[in-house]
Order: sequence, then structure tokens, then C-alpha cells
Amino acid sequence: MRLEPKYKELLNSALERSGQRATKQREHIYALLLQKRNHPTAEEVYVRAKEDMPTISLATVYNCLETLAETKLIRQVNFEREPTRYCPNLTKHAHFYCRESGEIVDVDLSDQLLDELMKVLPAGFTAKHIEISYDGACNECHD
Amino acid sequence: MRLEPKYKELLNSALERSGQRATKQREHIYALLLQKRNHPTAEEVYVRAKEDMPTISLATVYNCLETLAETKLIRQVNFEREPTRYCPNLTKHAHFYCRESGEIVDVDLSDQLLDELMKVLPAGFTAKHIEISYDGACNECHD
DNA sequence: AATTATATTTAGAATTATTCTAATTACAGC
DNA sequence: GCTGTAATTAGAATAATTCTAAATATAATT
Repeated sequence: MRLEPKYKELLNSALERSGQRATKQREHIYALLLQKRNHPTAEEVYVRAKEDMPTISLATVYNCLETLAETKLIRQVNFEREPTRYCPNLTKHAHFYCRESGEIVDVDLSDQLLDELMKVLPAGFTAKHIEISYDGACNECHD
Repeated sequence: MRLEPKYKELLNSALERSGQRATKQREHIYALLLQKRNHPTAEEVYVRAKEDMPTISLATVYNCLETLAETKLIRQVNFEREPTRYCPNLTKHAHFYCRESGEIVDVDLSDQLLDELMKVLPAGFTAKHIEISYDGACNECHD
């Protein structure tokens, strides 16, 4: 698993900015999220991480994911109370959860649409973030 | 705690439709959600329910909330992995979570806006439901 | 109204994702 | 190469929720 220079830069500067160290584990987990972008759970990340780094622990996986999320390199994705999933796509997007296949797909959102969503807030309310989740059937699972 | 006839009707027909029985506990929990619409957690519902019905159990509270959600009389509301909250507002709306006060406020959504949100889905995708959550500061908590 | 069948409630145990703890290891600056 | 701090690790702890099996309530039938 190679972490492209571009992302290595991103990781290093994000960690430095928040006063945290660059470690093998953090790099490995970041690389693996970037390489296969299928919104894995912590458990799934753990399984994948062990392939190349057999001594890594589940606690470390949680710690690394937490650090990456804190430094805004990845996003946490939640559907109801299912295990949290992780997403390295930093563009503005929503998530579509297919009830058939269980797959999660990114849905791009325009600034304009996000703007409209902000405008419907009552007076005096200011949102730092909007989270949008669709659920239904994806193109492969025609219902 | 009185359940208005209108809502008693709603409850009874929803339960009947799904082949479930009308019980004191279900009615009580539904009434209490309608009476104070502050998006309580199951634990909070439990505390409130015991005031008038001291022998009710937490498991029953969970069961009743589940039944009410299943029959679409209430909605489950989730923020990240915090405890699920319950909401008897059946109009199309999003939720605003104030990080300061912890309060959750309903935000009405127009059909038009929901339509636009549906339109940004990739071809072949059909959503049964869209869940929208804002988080930031409410009017009382000017940051 | 009594009988029966099924659904619901209940208390407590079990589960599951996640966080915490304390000891060990790694890293950065001197 | 030391020294101090941060990160990793294994395993225990936590917290929300679900499950289990027995007791009770409700509805349907006689």
C-alpha cells in the first residue's frame, strides 16, 4: 500500500497543524481508506489493516480513524445506529445507502443546493454542517 | 396524561393496520411524546413514563417506541452515535442540533426542496427517504 | 362469562460498538 | 544516546440497545 505524495503531504500538514505525530499506523490507515473507497466500518478497516501490518490493534484503528476525522482528512458516516463508516472524500457530498446491497454511494451536492438548505433555517440559526443521507435502492438493485 | 381523541384514532388505526394491539403502555408513551415534543431519548421517555406508570420497564419503552416508529407514528432521530431520539412530528422536516444547548429543533422542508434533493441522485437511484441534519448554534446560543 | 390462543410486558442477561486504562514502545529535540 | 512526550497495544469497561423466557394482558371463541 503506497500513499501518494500528494496525500502524504496532506496527512503530514494536517497532523502537524494539530500538533500530532505522523506514525506508520496513521499513514497506513489513511492509505487504505484512499485506496478502496467503500465506506468501511472500523472493524473492516481493522481486518484490511492487518493484512500489511499484522500487529496493529483495533484500539489503534479507532484512534487513527478518530485522529483523521479530527483533522478533517476523513468523514464519519452514520446510518441510524449502525457502526460508523469512514469516508476520505472531502468534496461536499451526501450519502446514499442502498437497503438491498448495503452499499453506500457518494452523491455530489452543489453549493447552490447547500445554500438553499441553509436558507430554510429559522432566523438566528447558523449551521456549521449539514448531513444528508438518502436511503433506497441503487441502480444495480432496481426494486 | 390524556391522549386527544384525534391521536387516539391515529394510534388505534395505525396499530390495527399492522395487526398489533392497543395497550396502555403504547398509548401512554405516544401521549407523552405528543405532549412534550423535545426529542427525548428512550431513557428520558422511561423516566417520564414512570411518573404516571411506575411499573413500566425500560424494555417496554423500547418496544413501544419501536412499534410506534414501525407504524410511522413517530420518527427516530439520530445524531452521530448518540442515543436515538424520538419525534412525533410527521410533517416533512429536518433536524437542527444545537451544539451549545443540546436542543433539537424541527426545520420544515418544502416539497420543492425535497424534489431538488431527489433530482441530484445518479440515474437509476430511487430514495425512499432523505434524512437531513443540521448542526450549529441556535438563535438562543448566538456564537 | 369462561376458555383459549396469541400478543405484550417485564426483569435481567446478553450483545455490540466504542472508549478507557495502564503498561509498553516509538519518536523528536537536545 | 538520553529524556520527555505521544502513540500503540491488549484487555477491561461502558453504554445503548436487543434478546430471552416467564408472567400477564388482550382478543377471539365458545
